Amino acid sequence: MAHPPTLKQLRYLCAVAEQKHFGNAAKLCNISQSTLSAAITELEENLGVSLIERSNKRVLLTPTGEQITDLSHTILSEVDDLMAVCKASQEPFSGSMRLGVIPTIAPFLLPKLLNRLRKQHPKFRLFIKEDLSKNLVDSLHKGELDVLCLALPYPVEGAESCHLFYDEFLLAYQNNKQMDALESVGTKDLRGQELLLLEDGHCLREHALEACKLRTSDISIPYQATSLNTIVQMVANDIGMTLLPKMSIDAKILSGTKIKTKPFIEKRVRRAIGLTWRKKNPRREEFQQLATFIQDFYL
Amino acid sequence: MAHPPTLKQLRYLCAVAEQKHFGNAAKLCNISQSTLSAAITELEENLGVSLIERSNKRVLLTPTGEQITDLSHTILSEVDDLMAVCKASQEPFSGSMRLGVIPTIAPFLLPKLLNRLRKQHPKFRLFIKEDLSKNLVDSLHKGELDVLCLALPYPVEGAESCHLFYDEFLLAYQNNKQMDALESVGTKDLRGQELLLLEDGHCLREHALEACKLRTSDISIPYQATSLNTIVQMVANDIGMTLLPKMSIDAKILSGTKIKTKPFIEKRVRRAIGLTWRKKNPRREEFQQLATFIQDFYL
DNA sequence: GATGTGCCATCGAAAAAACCGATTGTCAAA
DNA sequence: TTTGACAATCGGTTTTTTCGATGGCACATC
Repeated sequence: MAHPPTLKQLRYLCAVAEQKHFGNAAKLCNISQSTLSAAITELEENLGVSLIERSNKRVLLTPTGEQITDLSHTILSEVDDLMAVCKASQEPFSGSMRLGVIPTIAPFLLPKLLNRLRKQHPKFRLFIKEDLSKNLVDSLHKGELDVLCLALPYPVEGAESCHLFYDEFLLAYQNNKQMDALESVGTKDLRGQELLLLEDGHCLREHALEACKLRTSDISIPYQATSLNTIVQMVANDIGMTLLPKMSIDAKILSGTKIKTKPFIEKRVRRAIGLTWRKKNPRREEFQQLATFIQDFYL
Repeated sequence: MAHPPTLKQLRYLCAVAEQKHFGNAAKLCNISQSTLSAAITELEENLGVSLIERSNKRVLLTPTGEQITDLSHTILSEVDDLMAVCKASQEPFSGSMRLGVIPTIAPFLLPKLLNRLRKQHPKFRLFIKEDLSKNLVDSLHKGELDVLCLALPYPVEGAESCHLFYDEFLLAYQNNKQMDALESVGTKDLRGQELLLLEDGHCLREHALEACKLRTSDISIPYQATSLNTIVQMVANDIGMTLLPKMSIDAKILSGTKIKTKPFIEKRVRRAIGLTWRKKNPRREEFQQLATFIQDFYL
C-alpha cells in the first residue's frame, strides 16, 4: 500500500482519460485490454483513490481522476524533456522539437530553415505549427509546443526569449505620385494616409504601427486582410499601400508585381524576431543552438 | 534503446548523486549494491549518455549527469505531490506537510496550532522549519518545504499566498514618564525615540517600521537583538522601548515582567500574516484547508 | 612487491511482475 | 429475451527485477 505510481501506470491513465475507452486506450499503449484494466486497478489501489468511474456504457474520470491526470501529463512531459536533453547532449540536432511560428514569419523563414536543417542536420525532426501568437502561447503553456518564433516583444508568462534578428518595415505601393515625389519617406508621411493592414490578432499589425509611431487614429484602415499575400495582391491592384516586413520581400513576395518599396529614413522602423520558450523547460541549450543556427544563415 | 527511464531508476540516480557511493546509496534505497549498479548502467544505456563517472576511489557526476539529476529531483517531487493530493483527497489532514515559519511567528502560533492539529487531526504530520523569510523562500523553491507562514507582503517569485489574519503592533515599555503621560500613543510620538529592534534579516523589523510609517532615519536603534524574547528582557531591564506584535503578547511573552503596552490610536498599525506556496504546487486545496484551520482558532 | 581493503561490475539463479488470451459478468439496446 | 459492447477476472507464460556470490581493479599497507 501507498506504493508510488510508475510512469507506465501514469501513461496508461492518460490514455484512458483521453480515449474514455479501455479497449482503445489499450491499443494506443500497445498492450492488451486485460493488462490495462489491471494496471489502472492497481494504480487506484496504490494511490488509495478512485480515479475512473467505469460503467459498461461509458468511462469517465472522477474529480480526483481529472486532477491526477493533469499532474501525470506534466510529469510525463518532463520525462520527455529529460530524454530530449540526453539526446541533444549525445549529439546536437538529433532529436525532435515542436516549433510554433506566426503567419507573418513562417512562409518567409521556414522554407530556407527547413531546407538547411534537412541538409546539415538530417537527424533533427522539427515539427511546425503555424498560428497567431496568442494561440501559439496557449499551446506553449499546454506543453503542445516546445518553442515559438515570434515577433517580440510579446508578453508570455513564465517564459524566456532570445533575440534572433531585426526585420525592417518598408513602405510598399504601386502607383502613388505623392510617394514617388518624395525624396525619402519618413513615418510622418504616413499620417492621414490609407494603409492596408492585416486583420486583428496578427501582431504584425501592432508592431508595424508601433515601429512607425502611429496610432490607429493617425491613419485610416480601409480593409483588413487575412494574409500578407492578400495584401500584396491588393497593393498590386492599386487599392492602397501597406507596410511590408523586409523578410517577406527577401522571400520574393513581390515577384511578378510592379510594386515599389521604399525604406524609411528613420532607423529602427522594424520588428524584432526572437525565440521564446517556457522558462522551466530544460532544453534551453538546444533552443539557443537553434537560434544560432537561424542567425548563421539569416544575418 | 531509447527506452524511457523508470521512476525507480531516477530515484536510484538521485541516491547515487547524493551519496557519491554505490554501496551507501543502495542501502538508502533498500536494495543490493548489485541491483543499484545494474539499474544505473541500464539507465545510462537507455538514455544513451554517461551520467556517472566511476572510479574505484570516487564516484562523480558528468555534466549531463548533474542536469539529469536535477530534472529527476523535480520529477520525483512532483510524483510526491501527486501522491499527497491523493492522500488529501481520500481524507483531509491525513498526509504530511512541510511548513516553514519565521521566528517572529513560530513561538506564538505553533504551540496552539500543533496542539490543536494533534487533537483534531491526529493522522496529519506537520514538519516545521523555523528560519528567516529569505531562507524559507529558498527552501520553498528548492522543494524542501511545501508552504510558508510569513508576514506579508514578502516577494516570492512564482508563488501564491492567502491571507490569514492581521497582527497589531503595540508599543511596549517599562518606565517612561513621557509615554505614561500621553493619553493615547500615535506613531508620530515615536519620532526621535530610541527603539529596540531585531537584527537585520527579520522582516518584522521592516514591517514594524513600515506600519508606523517610520524610516530608519526617523528613530535611533541602539541595539539589534536576535529574538523577541531578548528584546523583552531588555525592555524589562529598562534599556528602552520596542514594538511588539500582538500575537507575541497573547502568547504571554510579557508574563513575569512589569512591561506596559499601549496600542496606537491609528488603525492598521499591524502586519499581515499569511500562507505562501509555489503556484505550481497542486496541493493548493490542502493549504487553503490549513489556512482555514488556523483562522478558525485564531480569529 | 606481496597482501589487504574498499569499491563497483558481472553472473546465475530465484522471485516477482507484467502481460496475454480466454472467459465471465454486467448492463443497455434491440 | 437476446444480443452486443465493454470492463473485470483467471491461469499460465514470459519478462523483469532482485539478490548473493564472485570477479577485477586501484590504491594503501607492510
